[in-house]
Amino acid sequence: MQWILEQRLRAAVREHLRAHYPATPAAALPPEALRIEQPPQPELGEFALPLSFELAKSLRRPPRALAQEMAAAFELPQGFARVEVAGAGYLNFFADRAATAAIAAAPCPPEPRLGPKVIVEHTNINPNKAAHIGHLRNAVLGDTWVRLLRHRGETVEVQNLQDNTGVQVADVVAAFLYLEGAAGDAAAAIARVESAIGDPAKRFDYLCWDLYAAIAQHYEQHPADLAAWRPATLQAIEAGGNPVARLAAVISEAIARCHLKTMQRIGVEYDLLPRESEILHLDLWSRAFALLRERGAIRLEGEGKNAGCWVMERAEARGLEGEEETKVIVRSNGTVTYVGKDIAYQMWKFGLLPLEFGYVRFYEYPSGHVAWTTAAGSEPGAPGFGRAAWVYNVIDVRQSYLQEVVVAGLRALGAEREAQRSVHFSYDMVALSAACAAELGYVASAEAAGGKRVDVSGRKGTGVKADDLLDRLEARTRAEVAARHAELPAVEQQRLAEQIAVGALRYFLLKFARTTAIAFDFKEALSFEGETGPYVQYAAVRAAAIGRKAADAASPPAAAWDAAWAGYLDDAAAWGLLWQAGRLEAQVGQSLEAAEPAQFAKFAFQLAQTFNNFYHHTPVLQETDPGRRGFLLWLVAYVQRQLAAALALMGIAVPEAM
RNA sequence: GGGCGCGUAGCUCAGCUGGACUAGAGCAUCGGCCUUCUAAGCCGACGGUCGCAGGUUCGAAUCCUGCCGUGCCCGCCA
Repeated sequence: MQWILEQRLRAAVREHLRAHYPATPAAALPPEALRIEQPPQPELGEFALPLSFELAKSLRRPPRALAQEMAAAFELPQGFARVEVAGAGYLNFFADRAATAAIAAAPCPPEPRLGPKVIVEHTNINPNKAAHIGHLRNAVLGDTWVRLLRHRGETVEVQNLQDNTGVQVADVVAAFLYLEGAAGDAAAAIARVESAIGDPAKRFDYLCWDLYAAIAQHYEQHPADLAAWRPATLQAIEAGGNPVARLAAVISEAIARCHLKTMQRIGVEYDLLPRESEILHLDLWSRAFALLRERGAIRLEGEGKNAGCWVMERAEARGLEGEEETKVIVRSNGTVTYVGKDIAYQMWKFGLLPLEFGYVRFYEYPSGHVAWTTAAGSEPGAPGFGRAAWVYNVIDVRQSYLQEVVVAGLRALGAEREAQRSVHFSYDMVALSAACAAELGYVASAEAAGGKRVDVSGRKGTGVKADDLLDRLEARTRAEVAARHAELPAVEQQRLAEQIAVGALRYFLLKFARTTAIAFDFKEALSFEGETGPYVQYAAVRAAAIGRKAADAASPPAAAWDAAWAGYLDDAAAWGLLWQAGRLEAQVGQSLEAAEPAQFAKFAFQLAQTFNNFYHHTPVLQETDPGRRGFLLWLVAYVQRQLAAALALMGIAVPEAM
């Protein structure tokens, strides 16, 4: 709704500037560059323009006087009631409330700005153990970003890279080969693994979680085994076409399916799972290498500690001493480093490599949506992937340096445009609060940890597994639902519990800004009061309940605005609620602009807060004036739709009851 | 040593593209509100020299400089 008024206001201001202040820089700016703010209090109007402060500088006149001059001569566009000067020189515009209400339901037309396709890469969990709380933050952040982009009309492809050839997988493979009694016999190990995967009583990813920690410990105590097992396993996996490689494939695929199931619980789906093994085998790297060499992006180091390596120089990273920073891309033994592979992958995402993977189905969601994976050849009906205009990589902040190197690689290739359109969507880590670490037995006590947060570690097997956390959340919500809705059948109770648990988890992970390191705490994450997902869900459920009861009483809410209701908008609470609910589109735009999903979460919470307050002070079904009752029902139905839309953008459902 | 973050109420955090902020939220604590649309709610109280010191500005939590504290990164690991 705001977007229509805002557009009109921008156009009107531009006209005004051109007519009255043509010589100022502000008059030359495009309408979308105009700063429009929201006044701190609703009594101050709907839009605030700090424009006079800008003009004051170029015209050398006091802002307040300028604002008054502008306000006096301003021709208000349609939908506006008046303009006032406030504060040190703000121009405050007041909406025509009835006109605004009439356009409340007008949908914002999607206007893709980023291009034909955007790729968002997220989750990227090593397929060697169960997902943990940190992976959940990545997935929730990435998935919400995808939803916000799609809401604005962008075409988004979601990729989840599988590093199935790395050390982490090799270590678990070695654990099955040597620690689990297979005595190095890969065929025996495969049989063992397959029976473990087929055992419904076991969680295969949990089993590997423990095995990974076990072999890490074993390697620490037996360096000779590390020296023997790891390189041999890695080499076999990279070479392919042997029993050890098959064992690795069976393990990593089974774990990838576990991850997909875990993420499915919180409403996260993927379009493509590109595999490192294909990046290696399908010549992707050698094509990228040839290009990098051709363009002089990398060179063979002849001397020094990196002698015999292909390295990339980063000119922009040159220090004051003129020291150059070099990064090894190809090792002296001819193997590619992680960054090298990542550069190739990033090039492919932009369509900069003249080749294509094969694609096969990997996982089908209940909706029928298919997650594909890469393969040597395509199966019939496989779609195309890649060739994006923009790429967002949701990766934690520790990889900032490496992401910079990847972008530098694109730049060195002359792909300046693609370099600028490569976004490292970074976020800080999830650690465990001292109390949480103590609860899990990772430290003796919170005091012993010095009150400091404790890092999670896959190698040590410490951390909160994603499914364990979800199970705990569900157990809590199930108890709560059972107490409140004993009349409902068990399946329905379970459904509500799941929806509320997901709401709690997703909101919890979303409410922190990306740069904030989260100290995970069960008490906070399991809370359903205050600034939480269930709070927002509750508001939506209460709004829906009013509409349902009205319909039961044979007076369902009207779908469209009735001009006869105009007078009821004088009620400050009703108007304030309507206006805030209508801010959803503007909020999506702001969150995208700031690249900060947390801003959107905050908005959803504040809207719920405003509604809960309204709910408490304004009885709707008891309203005796039929006109006002109709108006209130319409308003509540509108707010309900907006709350549901806001929650959906965060991947949170509105339960039938709470 | 260099680079990038962070430091705001007892706790966890918003705000930080300078302006209506006499600094907000949630939790915790204390006190009210269920015969009225679901109390996972509402209302109120308590609580902060926005790390410190300078600077820029008509105006700084917000920008700049320095310092202090704290975290991450700087591998022929991924």
